[in-house]
Amino acid sequence: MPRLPRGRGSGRRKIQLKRIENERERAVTLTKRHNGLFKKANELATLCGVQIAIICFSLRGKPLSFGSPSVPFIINKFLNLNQVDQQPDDSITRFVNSYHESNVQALNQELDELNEKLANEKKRGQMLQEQLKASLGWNTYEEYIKSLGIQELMQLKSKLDELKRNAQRNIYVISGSSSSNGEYEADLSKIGAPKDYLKM
Amino acid sequence: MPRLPRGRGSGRRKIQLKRIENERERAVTLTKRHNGLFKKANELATLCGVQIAIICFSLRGKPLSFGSPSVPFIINKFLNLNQVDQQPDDSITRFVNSYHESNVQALNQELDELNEKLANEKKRGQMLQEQLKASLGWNTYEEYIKSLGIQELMQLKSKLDELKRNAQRNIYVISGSSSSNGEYEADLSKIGAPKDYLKM
DNA sequence: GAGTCTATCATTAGTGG
DNA sequence: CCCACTAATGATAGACT
Repeated sequence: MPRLPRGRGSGRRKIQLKRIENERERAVTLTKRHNGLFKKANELATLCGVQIAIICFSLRGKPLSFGSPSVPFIINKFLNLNQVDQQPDDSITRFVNSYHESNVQALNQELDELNEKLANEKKRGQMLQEQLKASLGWNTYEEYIKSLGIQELMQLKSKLDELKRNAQRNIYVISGSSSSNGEYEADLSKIGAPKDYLKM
Repeated sequence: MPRLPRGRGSGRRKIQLKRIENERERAVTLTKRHNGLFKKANELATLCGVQIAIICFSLRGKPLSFGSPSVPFIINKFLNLNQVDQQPDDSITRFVNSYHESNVQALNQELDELNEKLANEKKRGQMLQEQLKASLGWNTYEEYIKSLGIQELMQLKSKLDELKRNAQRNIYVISGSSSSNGEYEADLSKIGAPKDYLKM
């Protein structure tokens, strides 16, 4: 005997494969499904050892992207593959190519190092998080914080304020989207000027 | 009353989120899941009216891609968002730059993102460390770990092992394997989409 | 916007052809 | 490689906080 719905959700219903007209509903679906899609992409990359990138533009132009190892890396590879056959084979082109390739090699080395550092930092962060959870006996910081008394809360707050003062410009929110699975969102509008060592 | 299995399929089983070692099995999973992923991307584009592109490279370098309205369209939009022109006005320089602009740009982008991620992860680590200190009353992880009992240690170890298993690999080569042709494919008929999606 | 919850729908692991 | 099938797992629409 199936349980009666308890006034909560009424369960999933089938929907038509066409544009959702209600704006709010469409936004909710976008959020849910883009998370699901990126999760699947990450699983595919992990399970099958493939490189994959997803770029998505909402109607208002907001870019959401996922990349393993990164979006630009995939784009670069894609463009290289598609332009190989189109290039003439004169000496100038060869010169340009060799010049470019040396840069690419240097960049690639740099990227290797950065990726390694990043992976280490991620692991470090995950370890710390797990340690925190394990030691506190709570599954989330929220649960932990809720369990604190006033005095403890104030102590914690002062610690956090201290941290805030020490962190001059960079802002980081701990409750944000997890980067624990190699997934990240890149808000491209915030990316600034190129690095000096990349100039040609 | 559930039907008994008829000796055909034995049903789905749960799998670990880690690289599938068996080569044939991995290939099968790649096929199934890449179809599923592209189908989901198409649904997202249809339901929510977004533009989306997916580029995937198998380990042998074969490109699989999906794009709505098209992959090159999305890539151009993505790169144009980050267009930065500050180069000298020399004509040869312009030629060289225009030739490699997208590649260098993409790499630049990647460096920026990686640096940003690295900074964030470091901050995250510092913050977690401070939280750990504040809440436990220990100054270092070493002190904290030394304070643990055997049972807690074993729990911690298993969690760390799990982390290790889930750790994503970040290895790549930029030029090495130039696969046969530079063409990308997207068989939309498998995911029930009209061919128009491939047009630019 | 971001989570939670539940009932349902959708995907897919494993197997065989 | 393709397809079919089943049963279990996974994703999510809708309603609410």
